[in-house]
Amino acid sequence: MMQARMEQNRHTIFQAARGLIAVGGFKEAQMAAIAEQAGVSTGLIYRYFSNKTQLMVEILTDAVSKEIVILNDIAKRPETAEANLHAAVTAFVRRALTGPQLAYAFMAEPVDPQVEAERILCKQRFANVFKEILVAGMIKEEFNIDDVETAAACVVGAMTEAVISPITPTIPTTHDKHRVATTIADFCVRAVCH
Amino acid sequence: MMQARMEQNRHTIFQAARGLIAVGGFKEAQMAAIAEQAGVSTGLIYRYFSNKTQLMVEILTDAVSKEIVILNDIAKRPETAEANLHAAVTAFVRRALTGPQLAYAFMAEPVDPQVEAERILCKQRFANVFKEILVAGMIKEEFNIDDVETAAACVVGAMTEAVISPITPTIPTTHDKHRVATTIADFCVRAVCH
Amino acid sequence: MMQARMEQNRHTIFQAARGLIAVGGFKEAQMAAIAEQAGVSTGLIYRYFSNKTQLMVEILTDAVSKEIVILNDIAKRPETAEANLHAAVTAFVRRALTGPQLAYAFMAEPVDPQVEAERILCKQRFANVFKEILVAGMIKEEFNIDDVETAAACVVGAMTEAVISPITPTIPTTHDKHRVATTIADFCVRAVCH
Amino acid sequence: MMQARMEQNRHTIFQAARGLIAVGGFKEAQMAAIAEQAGVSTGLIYRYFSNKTQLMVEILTDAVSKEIVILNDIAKRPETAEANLHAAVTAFVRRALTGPQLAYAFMAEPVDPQVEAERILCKQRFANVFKEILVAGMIKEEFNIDDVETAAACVVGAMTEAVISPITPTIPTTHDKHRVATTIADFCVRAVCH
DNA sequence: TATGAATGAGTGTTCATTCAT
DNA sequence: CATGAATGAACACTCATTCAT
Repeated sequence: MMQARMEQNRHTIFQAARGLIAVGGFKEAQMAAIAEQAGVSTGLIYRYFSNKTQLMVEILTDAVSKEIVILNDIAKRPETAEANLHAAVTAFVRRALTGPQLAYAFMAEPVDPQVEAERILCKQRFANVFKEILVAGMIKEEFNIDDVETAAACVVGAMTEAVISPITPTIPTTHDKHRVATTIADFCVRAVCH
Repeated sequence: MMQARMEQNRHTIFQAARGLIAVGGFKEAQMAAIAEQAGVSTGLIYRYFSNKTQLMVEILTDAVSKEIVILNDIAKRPETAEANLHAAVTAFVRRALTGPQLAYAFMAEPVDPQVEAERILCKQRFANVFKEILVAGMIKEEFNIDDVETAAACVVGAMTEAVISPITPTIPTTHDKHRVATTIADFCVRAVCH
Repeated sequence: MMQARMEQNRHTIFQAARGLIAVGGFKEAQMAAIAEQAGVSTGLIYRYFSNKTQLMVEILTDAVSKEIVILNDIAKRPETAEANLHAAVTAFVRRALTGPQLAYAFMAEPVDPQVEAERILCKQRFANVFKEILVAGMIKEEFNIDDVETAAACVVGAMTEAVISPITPTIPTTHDKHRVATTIADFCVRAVCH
Repeated sequence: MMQARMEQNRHTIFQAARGLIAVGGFKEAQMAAIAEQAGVSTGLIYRYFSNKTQLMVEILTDAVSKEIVILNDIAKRPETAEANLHAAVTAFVRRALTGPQLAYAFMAEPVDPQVEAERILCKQRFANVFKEILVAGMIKEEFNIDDVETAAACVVGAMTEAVISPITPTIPTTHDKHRVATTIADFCVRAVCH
């Protein structure tokens, strides 16, 4: 029961931090603000997370892992590699555009070097999923790629940039989101097909 | 003569700041550190730059402008759009890999909101160059693109990603750099061709 | 209990700042000095006062408000307006001469524009009290004044001057203080009577 | 001739500083601004004035001396003491209201302690002039004053306050100025007459 | 004599982290 | 386990004054 409360606390803090990042980016996620949002004391945060950095890294990792699961599921579909690549990119972009500020924070907002290191790792995890799809396509001779590693990075880069860049203009409508997602997916698919 | 020394000072400060950013990112570029690195007093910096922000923005703009000039020259070549696109991406990546840390700071690590705003503008300047190449290719019916805006962002993203992510844990050799650059360029070209 | 300690802290900081001002004027009241004097860290001051300006304004307002209460009480006495005016001036001067340096800082040495604005308001509060006494005297036909506003300012000025100027190079004795207070009060009363 | 140029320079700097104070108070009179206004280098100021403080003190003293001369002339008139007192106060107030910002700077703006010390001396010089008028009035049995010293301070205080206080409200018209001057003079005269 | 570039000490404020209760 | 008051290092910017030329 005590155990349960502890888990509850940890979760509350985690969600509070995540919520603040979603609204105002990393720079709004100060420990005092997180504590207030979570309805606990600042000291309590340090009982569950040794650092601010650790907390941020955990939030980042958690969010990315969820996306990775989704992408992995798509990668394993028994469709053509082309279809899977298209579906994976589309899924990523659509979801990212749903929470632009959160995606921005995770992808591009300035952070301290340790969080940045984790961010690079996360991007590599994304790249790995796409590498698998690309390799599968190579085996099936659907794709024609020289350097799979680099191509995977390109896919991730194209996805990311297109998600980040429209923070300035007007908020995209649902229809726009779909269109952007499709365009990016088309871009990536054609880049690797024969 | 005095004029010369003043220009010299301005340049020294500018280079000192640029160097610190290249080594440790924006957050290592404290005014005191810049002054020390330049061998001047902190107060002197403010004779040449009204703000820390202004100094940072100037460094950013300067670096980006040089790249833009190069890319623009390529874009205006009387070759095929495909050739120009390939050449532009290759040039960008090769140059960026030569000074990776500085490029990194410029692409992914700003901190002051005003600097961040400038960074977004810079990315758009890059995107605009590529948009022109893409539009030219559309007119010549070399390219087949639905949404030129988004495609340009994809190109910038693909380029950027390869620059930021430490693709190889070891320092890439000159040969590797060329190979990476070519791969990315191929990726982008094929993504937009028929 | 914690509440009590917090209030205690606030008070300690307030008194430390007030003490420093009394000794060396506003410019001796640096945040670091206040913290040291209060035996706390600089950061703690900001838990109780959002600004240096706010702290200064609060000290100023507090000191002035206490004087205003005393003067207001005198103004409402059911005596003649002449008696009340005399009593009010006497009270002000006597009290001011008891802590001359603090009064001096409040009357003639502010520095921050916002504090200065508050200081002007405070002088007007003093003037308003005397204006009421003067108006009452006009109604009772005890006084004969053309411009009540200006006359009130004159009263405040006469009072203030005697407080600020180190009339006697030696520290005035209690007896001297009373004499000075009475003289000023006589001056003001005669200035407005028939 | 060289001598002449030096005197010229000194005068130019002096006037430039005075002009800046008249417009923006002491706080606008920074050495660099004074130099620019005077059309000389900052270093040159220090050839004529050893300190910023010394320059400020000299400006203050000079301005006050001119007023003292005027008041002294009035004090020596072969009129009644009452008439002289009235004329002196009127003259002071009218002239002060002509340059309210300058008067404010000289009378009440926060300054560094050494300038402040000089300011107090200046107020005493004013007080001395009025003391002479008051003493003359006592001898002629026009006035009835217990403590001439204090009464003189009251006169100075009343004058000063009435000049300073209307910095907040609307700028007084010429007509207002006369009225204010007369009111203050009446106030002071009645305060000391039988 | 005159310049003005150069100096550098001084200060208000933030915020991650700790620890007495 | 939980609190939240307390800490204190870190940092950009100003401006009177100096001194090499």
